[in-house]
Amino acid sequence: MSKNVDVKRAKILDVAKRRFAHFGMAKTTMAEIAKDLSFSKALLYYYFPDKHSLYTAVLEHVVNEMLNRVEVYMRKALGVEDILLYAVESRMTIMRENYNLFEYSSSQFIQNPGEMGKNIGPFFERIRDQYSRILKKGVENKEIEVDDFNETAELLLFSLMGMRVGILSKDLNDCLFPTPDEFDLILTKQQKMVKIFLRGLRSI
Amino acid sequence: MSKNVDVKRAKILDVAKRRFAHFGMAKTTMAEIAKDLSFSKALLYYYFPDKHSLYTAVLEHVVNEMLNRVEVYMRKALGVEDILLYAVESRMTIMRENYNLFEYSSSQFIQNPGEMGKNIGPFFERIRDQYSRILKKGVENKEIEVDDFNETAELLLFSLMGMRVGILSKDLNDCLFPTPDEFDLILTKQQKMVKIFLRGLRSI
DNA sequence: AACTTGACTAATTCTTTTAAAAAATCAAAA
DNA sequence: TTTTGATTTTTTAAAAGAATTAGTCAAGTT
Repeated sequence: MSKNVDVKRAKILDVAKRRFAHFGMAKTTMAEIAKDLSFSKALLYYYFPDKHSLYTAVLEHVVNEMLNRVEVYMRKALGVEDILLYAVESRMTIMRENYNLFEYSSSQFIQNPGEMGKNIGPFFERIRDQYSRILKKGVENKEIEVDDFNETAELLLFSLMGMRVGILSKDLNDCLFPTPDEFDLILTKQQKMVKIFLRGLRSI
Repeated sequence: MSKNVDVKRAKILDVAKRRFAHFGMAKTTMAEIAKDLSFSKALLYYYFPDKHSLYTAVLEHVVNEMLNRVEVYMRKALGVEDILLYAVESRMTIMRENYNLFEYSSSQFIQNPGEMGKNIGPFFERIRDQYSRILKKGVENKEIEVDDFNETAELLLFSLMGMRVGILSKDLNDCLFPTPDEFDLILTKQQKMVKIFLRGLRSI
């Protein structure tokens, strides 16, 4: 039954997510995940070909959650600024909750940005595309003017990432959390950034 | 004669700068610098207490050049956008020429942003202050409106740094240059960013 | 006294080796 | 088809040793 397989995969994802979010990719072993589920390690490899696939699947799950929340909010058809501020905040909330999950992929990104790690590239694009659609909505509402949506969305995304200069940091081996204060600081900066950026795009 | 000391120090700085800019801090030895100047390594330590001081002195020299160019340009009293675009471009030029010099300090920064490495912190602040003064000038010209200069300058600086996400990168041990294309790409993004940011601050 | 050096020590980095841990496989059972 | 224990292969970690480099110092030169 393909149905049972999916259920089991979901259970595995759930358990793996907790471990990854808490201890990070590096400090989570397949044996531990298997133990949490109280079955053998070998079975994990029946459902996922390797550790990396499992990690990617978890990451995708979380990214989907991030995107979906914003997608839902977008349907309420508010102003661009509202949507973007919501996006920034909810994104930060999820990052806060799953910091060590992302820590791994961003360290991947840092070590090899050229090919985007080939793993996180797609996620990056999906997020950029969402920003792109948000901007498009703003244009339809006549709130802003944009010539190249993708380019502008990327610019926005990069500028927001710039706000956390000095945070991705840390010794990449330790899975230390940034303090809550740091998260708040970044969020505040990002909110201000969004406002300035949008004013910079507004019509007239 | 304190005069002679200064001349010698300048010569050392000049030679050291070339090595640091070319091979980076890590792959430049004090012995090599001494050899370039054809005198003994011990003498280097007569003029500079340690390698790090020498590096910092070189860095300061280059940062001064960066700041001065913009300072001069600023006196011509053009619009804020002109000044900022000039700042971004000349900064990029200098970074291009001295990439491996900065590579070290930015890796320092990444590994320990909390205390700003204590070395590069002051430089960072000086650059931010310059942005701050540029913004102030824009306000005086009634081109833009800014409530908190330092905060806004920092926001601008961070957003510009965000444009080079995926570049500071590389394996921090290798002293690989980013390709010229990458530099151009970043510069282009930064220029667009400056324009949007400034529009976001303009009056009315 | 200010400047310079060769020879020395101390600290750091690099390599190699070895052991431990964890990823991944597989034949066989339920 | 799903599950496992046992086995193999890869990665990581630690230790030891060699080599390089930072930094010191007493003594010599100008």
